[in-house]
Amino acid sequence: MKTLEGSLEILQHFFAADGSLSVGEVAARSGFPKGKVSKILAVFRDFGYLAQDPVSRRYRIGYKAFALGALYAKDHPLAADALPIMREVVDWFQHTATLSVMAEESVFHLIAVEGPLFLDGRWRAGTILPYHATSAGKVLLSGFEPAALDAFIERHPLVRITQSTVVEKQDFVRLLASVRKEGVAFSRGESAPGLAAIAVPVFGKDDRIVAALGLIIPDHLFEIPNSDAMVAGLHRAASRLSVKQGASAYPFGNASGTIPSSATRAFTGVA
Amino acid sequence: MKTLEGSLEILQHFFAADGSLSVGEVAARSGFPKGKVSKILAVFRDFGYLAQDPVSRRYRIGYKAFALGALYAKDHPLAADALPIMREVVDWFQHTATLSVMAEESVFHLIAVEGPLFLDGRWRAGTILPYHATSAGKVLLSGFEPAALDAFIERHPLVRITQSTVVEKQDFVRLLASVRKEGVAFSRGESAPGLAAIAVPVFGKDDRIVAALGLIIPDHLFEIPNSDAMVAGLHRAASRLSVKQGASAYPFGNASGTIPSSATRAFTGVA
DNA sequence: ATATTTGTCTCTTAATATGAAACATCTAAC
DNA sequence: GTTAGATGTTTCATATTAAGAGACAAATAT
Repeated sequence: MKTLEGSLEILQHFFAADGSLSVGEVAARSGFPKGKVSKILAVFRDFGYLAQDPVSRRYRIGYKAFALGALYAKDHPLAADALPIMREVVDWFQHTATLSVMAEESVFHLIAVEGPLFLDGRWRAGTILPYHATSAGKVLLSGFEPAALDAFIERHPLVRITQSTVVEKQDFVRLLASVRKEGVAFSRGESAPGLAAIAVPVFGKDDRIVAALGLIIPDHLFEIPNSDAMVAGLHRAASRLSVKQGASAYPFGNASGTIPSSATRAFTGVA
Repeated sequence: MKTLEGSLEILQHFFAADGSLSVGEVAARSGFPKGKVSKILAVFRDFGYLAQDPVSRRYRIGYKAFALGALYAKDHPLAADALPIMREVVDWFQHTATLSVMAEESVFHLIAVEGPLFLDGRWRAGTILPYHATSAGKVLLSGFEPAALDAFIERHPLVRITQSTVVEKQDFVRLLASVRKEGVAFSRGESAPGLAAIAVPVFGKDDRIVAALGLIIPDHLFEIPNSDAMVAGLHRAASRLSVKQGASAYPFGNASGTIPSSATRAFTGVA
């Protein structure tokens, strides 16, 4: 199936490129001759998976890819249960809530329910995340056995993204142990400057971690006393979601605790 | 490029299927021999565009398709401007707001900002819509010239979806004329029973319709006097978005009118 | 335990992709 | 306005590769 394999290899290059790519650019990056690339891209275009600007002749992702990909989230076993719970979390804290999962060693947001702040869509659903520089990634890796974690890090090096990115392996392993114990992970500008995030695990059948439920917070609004309330709220929400997903119990937080909604809301600066 | 064409043809069948498909099912639907189908699906799986259940061996959409498709919405010229405006609309009316566009003769939601009601995700971004049975579809077609509209309807018959679906061509053409004149389209259970929707046009460069901005409302909450306020609000929001997109002026509604937020909110039954 | 269904692999033939270079088409410079 | 440069598409002979029927294996149902 060499033709299909080559075609999909070519398609991959649209992940790295932001925006559009020309035939020549794809040919250069992939190493395939431009005649071949031209023909392959034309087929993807004819099927709607790529769109070609009629004047610049450059290619970008097409609507069909969008429609096809949307089926993934729609059919995902977490989607139906998670949405109402996430809305509630957004209502409590007035910050964007995310549900992130791992598939084939890639961490990405499955669902994002946006709060009133930061509407630039940087954490839009479908975005693939650096596992070591996001709260969601840390949570999703915290369930790994030491040997599996070690192998994972070998396969995916801890690349530096910002100044505060954790790049030392032993630092990261130690950090994950604490995430596992506390049931919460943080990120303070480790993947994007000025952004903080909190995430807690969601458990499924066999009490394995199936997702990370989190909040995205502008860094200047992140304060420890306030974050305690958010962690409590996330634990409560994740607990409910976990039970719906077949987990036997939720080991973190206090499920019966109340959410200090008014105090927290005032803190965000949003009415 | 026959191999790639056949492979993408096979991939299309996952649109129709809800959930998963077996090799045999795809072979039956596509007419290709199962040996070929098996090999092609395996390649898509190896690249992450399909996922195969290890026990049932059935295929469903993979995470890579989701991640790739997400780039479409991210890079869309409407996305950045639309999100904050849509959030405001949701805040005004406490109903889900949608921004829908047409690409290659398919109408679909580009962005959906969910309100507190109806969280089942039926109108999730990426969902392809019946153009004749949705308010967004009507708005997007209302800009067509008579000849183009006629040809479009010939290519895409007015299939009945629910009891109230408009299936007579001349009824539909007359309806679109009114949509064009009034700058608003409605749907009352024409695509899904119990669901009403309102949509207004968004204009871009050259004052062409580039999108439909809309609200999804449970049918039992839809009342004419209340809908007038929603239409006014949508016109105001669409006006702002249109100007940002390069339209010279917005021909509908009263841009300076105020939004009767409290009255409308009370009506939805949501605090 | 056996029959039946379903997915994957095998192998030969013939169709199809390859890729260098020519041909258009568009862009920039003079 | 004309020419040079760059980019995308088409051509065409050759060799690789996909097709497809059937065998084989694995899982499910009886």
